[in-house]
Amino acid sequence: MTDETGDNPREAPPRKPRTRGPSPEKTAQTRSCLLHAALDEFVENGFAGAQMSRITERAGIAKGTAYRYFPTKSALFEGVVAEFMAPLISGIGPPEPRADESVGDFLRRSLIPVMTTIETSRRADVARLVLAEGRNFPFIVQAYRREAYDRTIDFVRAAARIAMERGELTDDRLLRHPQLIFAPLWLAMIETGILVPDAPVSGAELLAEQIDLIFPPSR
Amino acid sequence: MTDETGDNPREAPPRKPRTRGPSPEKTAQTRSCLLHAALDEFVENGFAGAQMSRITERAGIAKGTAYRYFPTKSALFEGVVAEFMAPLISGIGPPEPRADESVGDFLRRSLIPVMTTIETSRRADVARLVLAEGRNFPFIVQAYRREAYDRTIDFVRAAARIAMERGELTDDRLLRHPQLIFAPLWLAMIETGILVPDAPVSGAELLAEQIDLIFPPSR
Amino acid sequence: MTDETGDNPREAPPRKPRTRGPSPEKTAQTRSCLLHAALDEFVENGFAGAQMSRITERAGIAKGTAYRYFPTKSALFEGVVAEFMAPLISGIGPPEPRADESVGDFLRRSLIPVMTTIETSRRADVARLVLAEGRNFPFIVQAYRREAYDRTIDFVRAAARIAMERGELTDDRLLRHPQLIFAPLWLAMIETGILVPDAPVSGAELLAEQIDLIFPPSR
Amino acid sequence: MTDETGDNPREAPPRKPRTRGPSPEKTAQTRSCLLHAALDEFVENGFAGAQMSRITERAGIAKGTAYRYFPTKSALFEGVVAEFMAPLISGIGPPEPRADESVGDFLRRSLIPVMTTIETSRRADVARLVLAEGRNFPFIVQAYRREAYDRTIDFVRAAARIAMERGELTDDRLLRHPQLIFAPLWLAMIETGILVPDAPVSGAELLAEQIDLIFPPSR
DNA sequence: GATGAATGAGCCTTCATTCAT
DNA sequence: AATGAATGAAGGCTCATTCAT
Repeated sequence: MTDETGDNPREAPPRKPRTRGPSPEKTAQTRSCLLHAALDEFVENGFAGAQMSRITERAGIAKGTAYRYFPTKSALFEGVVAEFMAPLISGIGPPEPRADESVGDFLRRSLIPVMTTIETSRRADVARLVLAEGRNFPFIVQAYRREAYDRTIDFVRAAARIAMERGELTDDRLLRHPQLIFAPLWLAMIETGILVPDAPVSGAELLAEQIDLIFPPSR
Repeated sequence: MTDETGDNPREAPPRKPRTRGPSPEKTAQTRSCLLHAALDEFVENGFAGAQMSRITERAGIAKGTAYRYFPTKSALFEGVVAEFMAPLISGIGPPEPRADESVGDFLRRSLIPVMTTIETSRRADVARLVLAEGRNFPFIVQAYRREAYDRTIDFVRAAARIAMERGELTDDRLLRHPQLIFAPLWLAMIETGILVPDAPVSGAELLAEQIDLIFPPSR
Repeated sequence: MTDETGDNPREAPPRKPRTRGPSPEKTAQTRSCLLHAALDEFVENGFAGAQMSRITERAGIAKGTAYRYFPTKSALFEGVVAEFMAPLISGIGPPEPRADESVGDFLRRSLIPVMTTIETSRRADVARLVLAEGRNFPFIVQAYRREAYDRTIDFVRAAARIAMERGELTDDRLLRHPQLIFAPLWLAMIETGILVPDAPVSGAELLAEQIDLIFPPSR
Repeated sequence: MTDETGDNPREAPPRKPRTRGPSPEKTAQTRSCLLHAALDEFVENGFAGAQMSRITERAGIAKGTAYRYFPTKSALFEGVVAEFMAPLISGIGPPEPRADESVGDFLRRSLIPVMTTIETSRRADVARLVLAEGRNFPFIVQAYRREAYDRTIDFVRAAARIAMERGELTDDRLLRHPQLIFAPLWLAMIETGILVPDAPVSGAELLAEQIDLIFPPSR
């Protein structure tokens, strides 16, 4: 598992001044710089507005170098998505609430840290890319659905089923609309990233409220 | 105020074949065609990806004609936003629940039709434009906040206050996070417009569920 | 029959300073200037070595203008070939020697003026393009074969058949190798255009000699 | 002088896998591979269209290695010409027909094998390079004139002189236009290499016909 | 007012050449 | 000596904008 991928909050790692000549580690470093720089540029300007020259400048490499790694701007975009989408929702497996905890508590325990991670890493940027470019680049939607959407929906639905079996939920609302639980996630990403960056809401907090609404905490 | 604005579901109005000579009504019609064509193009391709030539072609006018109405592509974009943003949330005033209805019922009665209108008109496209271009065009965010966001937040917060006064709400959750009630709106627009266009969720339905969560309907 | 096509010896026609706005005749003129400039550039530098910027500069138009007429450099090349190849061998129909002249005299009378025309017009340049780019651009070879090669071969073979019927030829050499009669044509074009431009041979003279060899002139 | 030069019909010699460390013979072999690969590339794509990376790939060496042998692409091109032009017309000395043979028979005996060699070796490719690149690279024309053209012209003229002295020729046609005898050579190279590769003519056969025309064989 | 040919700055991409390994 | 990652000038092409008709 490459730990190079988007977990370092916010900015791309620095980069020693370029030298010539081969070396596996330098190649990996160049590739990583390029991908981080490209993510920044794509997030800030969208695909059409991004400029290869700005990307390479951000990455501290020459224009031509980018093309050794990705043959076109589109391919670079796909590479960025592939690189940063995968770890989006890492850490969510089949829901297995402990016997001594309610399903609500289990969801709080498992989802809120994920939300926090998303908020403090680049992953939110990747998600916003899906919003901005999904219309024109089907592959980015497919990647998002595969890596994030489908998995989380399955996770929530399975948890809802357990909750109904245990009697913690008395209606099938969450089974019918599992996405309801994640609505605050998108809301927070949109508000913080676009609408009111000056007064960011906490996605984790909103998510907690939403879980409380669905699984009222025992007082 | 032209009533030509974005209420006709989906497509731009046709355009009578050109005739020579000026005429105020023809000018207004040309302007409207241009704006609708531009909205389509901006929604489909984003600002950077939109092409003036495609816009004028869609509008059925010559390239140079667009420049008689808006001096630059950016100005046209602003014009589009100004034109289609205003009526986004029209019909929402100060919340005045009737004496014989609960605040929850009042919210259901006032918000769900608005949601339905948004879903079936171009307004959802305009909202998605905010997502895609907000980063690069502050004015579009300002417009959205002014015309939609601030108004709805105020509306919900006022309603929440009434509900607390009446004892219909026992906690201040909605007062602290009024946006919670709109989370399903964004969710539905994103799912339907981008993520799962093949199996669109009903935003109105999700909104109803969310209101039910916050204001449990009396049996 | 456009007389615009390569008959004016050597250089492209001058061109009034560009103005904007439509006008059929100006469009035709621009197109012609472009084609002539492109021919010059392709002949001098080959396809790969030709530069669009040099072509448009020669033509006295802006870079983008060329792309209104031909979508790519390759398409422009094809356009050049189509434009200038057609009239290469114009004026050769079915061989019909008069009763009172020998076939040799008929060939002298019909072929030498064509040769002279080729030598003094741009047509020789077009032929050299076939040599230089035929390998990489099959269409240019096809065009040459269609417009020039096949026609002349047929012409010569038909003449040879008549000559044998009349008893003017006693062997079938020319029937088997009709191209033999044109060998001096390529030779002259190569020598004059490439090998010894400082001491150009007359292709017409060489051709006359070759015809004399095959049809010895009666003394 | 490496005997590696262009006589092996068609393809470049293979190349043993690289081993480390210097060695004069390896250097020579590398150089030869490079030159053959470069000839192929230049013949196929012309100078401007040729790519150093493709040449080194064909040669089985690294990009940088080529630059140890030739400082620039142009220098490599000159090297290719120098290497493969020299043996173009090897084997033609001063014309010395035996006393018992006619000059025509002598020419048939000396020229036809040369023609055959040219046709079956890479030399025809080199000649076509002269056609394609002569305009832009004077040195290639100079080399061709020095190594091939001037020699053959002298040879033919001297033979013509002898033939006139012997009374085998009654006019000075060949003296005035000695190149006439080689016209079929270019014709065959052009037809076979470019115009009608699917139905190649035999250059040797055409040359024989041409000599027969000038020196009618005694029956 | 409307038109669309023309403009040219700017972007993506290529490829000859370099140089640390 | 050989390697191939890196460089960056240069070329093909696009598209917002202009203006003569």
